[in-house]
Amino acid sequence: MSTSKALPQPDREEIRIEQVLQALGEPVRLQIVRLLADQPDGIACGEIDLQVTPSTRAHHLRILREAGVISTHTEGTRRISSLRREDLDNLYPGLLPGVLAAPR
Amino acid sequence: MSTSKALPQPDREEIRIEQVLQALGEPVRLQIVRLLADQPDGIACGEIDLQVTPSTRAHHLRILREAGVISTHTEGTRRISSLRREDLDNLYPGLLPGVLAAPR
DNA sequence: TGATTAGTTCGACGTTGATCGTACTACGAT
DNA sequence: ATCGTAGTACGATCAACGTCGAACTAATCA
Repeated sequence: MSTSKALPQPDREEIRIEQVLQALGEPVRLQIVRLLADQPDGIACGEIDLQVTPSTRAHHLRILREAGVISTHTEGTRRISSLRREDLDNLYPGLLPGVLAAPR
Repeated sequence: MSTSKALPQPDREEIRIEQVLQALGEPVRLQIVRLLADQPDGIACGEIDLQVTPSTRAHHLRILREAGVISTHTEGTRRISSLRREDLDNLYPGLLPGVLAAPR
């Protein structure tokens, strides 16, 4: 049976720019966002190669999700995360392209 | 005699997106940026009405300057700060408009 | 059932960060 | 020269944050 449950996240109207910017202003989280930007259909968190432990990774993913930057839903034992590009582009047009234009 | 000395700030190539985002992700600093966005010619720091003491305000202005978000030069006893809009738009096109589009 | 896999939650630890008061510097005016 | 104004620098304090390990949950598979 393929379960697919979405994790709690703020509605578009609830997203606050301060939280978004603070979420993006951390190197590991910015790296996650850059990776997700190349994966329109999302990616399993575990497949993200970061220089941190699983628990730290979970922490950062939670921050991003609660800020409204990413969306995460469960598929079996996996958690698929994806950028909330439409919401962010709507609220802050240009922000995401600008961030992603930055040299790595 | 009208002295006018620019305070040290990173060159455009030295600006790093992580620092910019972190600088913007603090409520007081974001408020400063929003005020400066309406003042193309800059504004004296002291004229900014914030709910913090002068020393805290100086601290935030330094963070913004060192991140490359604002530029500050001395005019007499006053320090005039302004947004580095051209540099930011060049490095991260869309970022600033996106941030400023956010509802207060 | 039991084992495995994917991921989270919790508590702890060390670091960074925001805030303030006080002391200080620099310029301008009297 | 003295005083007032604008702003910075330093040190202290307290809260927030990033990190990890260990224990836990939930789904899958043998």
